[in-house]
Amino acid sequence: MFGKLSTRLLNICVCTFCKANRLEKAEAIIIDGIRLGVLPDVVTYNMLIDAYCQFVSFDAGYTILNRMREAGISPDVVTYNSLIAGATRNSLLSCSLDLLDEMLEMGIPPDVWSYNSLMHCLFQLGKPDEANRVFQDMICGDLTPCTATFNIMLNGLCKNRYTDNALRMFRGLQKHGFVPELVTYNILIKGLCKAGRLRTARWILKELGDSGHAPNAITYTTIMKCCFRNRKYKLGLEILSAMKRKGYTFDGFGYCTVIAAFVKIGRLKEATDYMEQMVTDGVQLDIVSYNTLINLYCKEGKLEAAYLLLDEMEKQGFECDKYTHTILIDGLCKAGNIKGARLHLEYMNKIGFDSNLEAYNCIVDRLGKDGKIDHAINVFESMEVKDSFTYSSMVHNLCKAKRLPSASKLLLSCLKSGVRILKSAQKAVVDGLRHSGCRREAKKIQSKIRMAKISH
DNA sequence: CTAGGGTTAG
Repeated sequence: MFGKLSTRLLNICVCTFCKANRLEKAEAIIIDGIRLGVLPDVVTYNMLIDAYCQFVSFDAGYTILNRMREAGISPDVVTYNSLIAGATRNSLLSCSLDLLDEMLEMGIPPDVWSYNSLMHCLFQLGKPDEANRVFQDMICGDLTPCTATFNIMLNGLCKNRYTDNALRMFRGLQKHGFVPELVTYNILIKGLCKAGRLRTARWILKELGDSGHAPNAITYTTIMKCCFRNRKYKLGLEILSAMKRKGYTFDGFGYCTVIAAFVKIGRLKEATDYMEQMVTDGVQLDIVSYNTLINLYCKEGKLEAAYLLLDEMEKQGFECDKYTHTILIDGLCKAGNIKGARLHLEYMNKIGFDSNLEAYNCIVDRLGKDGKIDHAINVFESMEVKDSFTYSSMVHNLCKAKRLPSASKLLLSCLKSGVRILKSAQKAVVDGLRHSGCRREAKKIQSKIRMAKISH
């Protein structure tokens, strides 16, 4: 009896540290517990798995599975669900499916959450149809969807640009007596904000108020970010004040939103002010806040300060992620150190980052802007993966370098294959052709642009 | 213990 109670206490402590990404603390407490005769149970290991998957890597989480087996504890359905969720976060779909097989082999029947995680994974990988099929399977089978299932559906639909379907599903569920949770409202508000449908978002916000739920930090942050995106800075900052009054700025979310927004539009002084406020408020910095601040220093051209902060970050036990690397590479580019940027990119490859598209995009764009168009073309051609950003930037810079034939050729091939090109880049090609006397060519491109608009 | 908010490049 006493032993059971102690393990529950242990789990409460481990949970707190895991959620705060203090894994070494969590591990230390487990060791202390064992020394006092309080043994970790399946819940303890499940929490560790979730935390390692979230803050370190999927593999690190998976290693815990072996550790718990060695300790004589059998994994349960939550163990596998956490691992599936962990694989999901790392976009490892086949891994999620393998885990599902593995649990079946082990005689652990999947539950609602296994399917929830799988659905979530499919939505994240941009496969809404397959996610929907899992949902249908679930309804047809013995499993009853829970509120989280609906939240995952709504979120997935929104993230895959099916905002209308999400809204319709929400209304349908309400008709069937489904009582939305605060999370549900937050998901819908986020989706609507992202789709630029502010009026509907505000309407849902009003419904949230009428429902008896109080908006939380997540609701505020979402709305605030939406304000900034729509250049309503004053309103956004008012929301930040409201958050502060309610005591919701204990973490970096609100501050990072504000700082990043100001950095983006070049209002660095204000960004710095909010950075200082964040520090004064004693906000525990995590990887995202560090990234935000490093980005601020890079944009100010204070590379030294950026690298000092990077050191501090690593001393705190955080590892650079994709964002950190991209921010630094862009910082190096902006400072004119293309060679350093390329070296950093090589380093990224070496330490096993599978996707560094954003970093490549930074380099290509910066080379073009600096007038090194041939160099930019070289890097562009060496890229295995490209996106609309890459092409837009390249089209822009080719125009700038007066390489109009190449620019129009690239634009045309994008129009043909349905790659979205920034309007301003399209305009640059048409204007460029006109100014250099190729009016017929310009007309031709224009009509192709119009045709593409109709067919896509 | 598992879903929802914040960070990068035109």
